[in-house]
Amino acid sequence: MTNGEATAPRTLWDRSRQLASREILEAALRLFGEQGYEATTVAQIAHEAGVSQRTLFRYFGTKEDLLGGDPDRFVRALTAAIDELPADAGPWEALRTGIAAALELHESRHQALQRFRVLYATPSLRAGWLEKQLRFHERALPLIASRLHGSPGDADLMARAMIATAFACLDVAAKAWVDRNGKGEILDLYDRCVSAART
Amino acid sequence: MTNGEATAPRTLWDRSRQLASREILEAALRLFGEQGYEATTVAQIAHEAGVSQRTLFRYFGTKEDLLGGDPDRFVRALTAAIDELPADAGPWEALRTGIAAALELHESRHQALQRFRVLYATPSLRAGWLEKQLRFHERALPLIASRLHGSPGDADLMARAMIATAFACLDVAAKAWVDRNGKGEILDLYDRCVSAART
DNA sequence: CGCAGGTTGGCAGTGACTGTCAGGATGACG
DNA sequence: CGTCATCCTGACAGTCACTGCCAACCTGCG
Repeated sequence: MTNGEATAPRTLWDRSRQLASREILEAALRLFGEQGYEATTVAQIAHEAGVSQRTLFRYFGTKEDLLGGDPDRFVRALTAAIDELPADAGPWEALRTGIAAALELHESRHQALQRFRVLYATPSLRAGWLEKQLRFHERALPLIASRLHGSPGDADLMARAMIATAFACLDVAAKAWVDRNGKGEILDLYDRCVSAART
Repeated sequence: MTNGEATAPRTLWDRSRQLASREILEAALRLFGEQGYEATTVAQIAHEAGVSQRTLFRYFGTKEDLLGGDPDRFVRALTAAIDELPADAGPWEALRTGIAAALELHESRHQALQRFRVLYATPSLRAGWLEKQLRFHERALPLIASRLHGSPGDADLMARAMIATAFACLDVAAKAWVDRNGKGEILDLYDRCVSAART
């Protein structure tokens, strides 16, 4: 819930930048919720936010980015959380900690639910989301591989398998959370998914 | 390697249909391999295959479909293989059997490698592929859930977690297979991934 | 031969996205 | 306070995937 960066905007530019960004995001989320993702055109969002289409694309490179936000923030939170763990923490514990940290980035429970709802209601969006997760996989790879103690030749493959499994479970858990209208905790569902996968 | 349907084309229409489909596919795969997926335009493929762009889209609904082929065939092979299993086969064995059957659908080892290479070289394609896998998940759900014996309230969540894990492992395995230039068997890599995930 | 039904190609249009460029607002400096 | 470099913005044209529509066409069948 608490997002880490409270960067005080010094210049007027930064301030209006932030303002525009926020207004675009709000308009987008509202329209997506009202009429669905596909039925909402970028032109419409830009008009509602009071900016030109070109400017919208300067802030958010693609229409998908209007939902996902900045992926780098997630990567940073995830890797930072894992880095702080003691060296003897196992790979599964590390993954769980990183995912928990990434989930904390949502501004509010309500906004998280709103986002996930649109996400799981639109197949193409979900695909884009999965693609973004692949970048997390790459970044997490060295952090997880170093916590394995088996044969070093298989370390890369094993680490990849574990990471992929963890994020697959996260996906299932988030979807289940949406299906239950945000009742309960995603992390609890995640734990149950992982334990089921490792049975 | 052996694809099940040897439907003898009765009418001339069916025959030319099949021919056109094959030529389009060949041109697409060749161009994708030569210049990459994104750099290849649909207009170029249509021109090389000697059909209009409009016709190409009638055969393959989207540019992505030129690589993935008909997803229903995979679903059918997967579910059929699982259905033939005895009732006391566990969920993991069922998933492995289904995935093995789906992998058998590739015409040749070489074409499979060619396809996977393009797939893993293009992020957006990989995303679409993952999205198609989600349809497999849905179809496989009842077949797997029925093989669980734990608390029935959690059966849905557990089954989803297992399915998602299996396909995540398949993805990792296929990528590893491409990275090794098609050396070895995907299924072996898959087994190693699953055993790593369940450690 | 002629007809019904499926097939094809062209054409215009939509929507996401990009390059470019002139013009306006802003900040730094004298 | 004036000047100039810097950044930001909107507008326009263009590309590419994809769709609806329609006229022309071919095939199979009576």
